[in-house]
Amino acid sequence: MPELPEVETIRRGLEKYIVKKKIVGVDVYCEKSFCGQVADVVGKNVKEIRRYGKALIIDLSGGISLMIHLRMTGQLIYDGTERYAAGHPSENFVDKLPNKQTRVVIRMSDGVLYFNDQRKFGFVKVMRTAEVEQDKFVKKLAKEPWQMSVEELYAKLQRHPKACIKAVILDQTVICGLGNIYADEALYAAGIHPERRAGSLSKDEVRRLLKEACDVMNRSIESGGSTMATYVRADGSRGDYLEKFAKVFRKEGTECPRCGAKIAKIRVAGRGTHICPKCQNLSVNAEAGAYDSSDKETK
DNA sequence: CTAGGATCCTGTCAGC
DNA sequence: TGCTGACAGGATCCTA
Repeated sequence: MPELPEVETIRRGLEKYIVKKKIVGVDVYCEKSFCGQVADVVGKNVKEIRRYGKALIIDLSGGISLMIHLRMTGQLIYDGTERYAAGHPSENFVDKLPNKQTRVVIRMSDGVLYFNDQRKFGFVKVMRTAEVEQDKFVKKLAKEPWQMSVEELYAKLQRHPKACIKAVILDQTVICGLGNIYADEALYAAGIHPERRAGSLSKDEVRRLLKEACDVMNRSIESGGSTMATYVRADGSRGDYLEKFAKVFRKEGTECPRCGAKIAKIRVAGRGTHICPKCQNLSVNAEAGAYDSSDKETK
């Protein structure tokens, strides 16, 4: 999906357009994508847009909220006097809307918010504002990297001693916000192989990983997420995180900027995974916590 | 409890 | 051209 930086980008962007606006109608194109009663949101005003991890919460008047999760392929596109689009990257942000992937249409007083989602894993859910924090998904979410201490993350990793570190940091109940792109980028930046067992990381490696997770996502938010996040122009320009900042994600075959080795693509935790085989060493895996001379600190 | 794989769904692309 | 399998920026459910 859209990972934390993309969702935060959407939150900031939408805030400018729909806060204080009224919902005048909702059209559900796909039942699976919309949970709740349309009648509960029509006529309500948008008060605030919040974010819990990768979930977006649109608070409405009358104690009602919309929870929106984009999962793998969700997009939110606001079409008013100008168009703002973010989420799963696609070439058709500038298409005519609704399109084939449009699942829910929220008509506002001066524009239309489209929820598009190719694979239908995402959803728009109507709930009582008071119940948002009790939601199962929200309740289980861990802290975001910026709020988490090295000690806390280290302790959490010890609870998954045998699992691959990449699988563990993708778990939103361990640390929240990372997805497939930023997990690869953070592990690369920290010089840690994604198949290292989580329990084998030293305190210092955990410190590096946490720092790089923050840095990588900060840079992405600053550049508007990795997908288009600015106003849609005729040229269909998009956010430029992948082009500007990604060192390994979808860079297989290119040279590692640090050591020149060829970036490789492997499979870890069922996900495509990108590494520099030289900078990210696996040999320390033999025994959890065991010293290994090949695991030289990068700094 | 953890770890790993299957699963939800649609579309695209490589390889025959 | 048409078919097939693999894969995809996520999270949950099932099994061992």
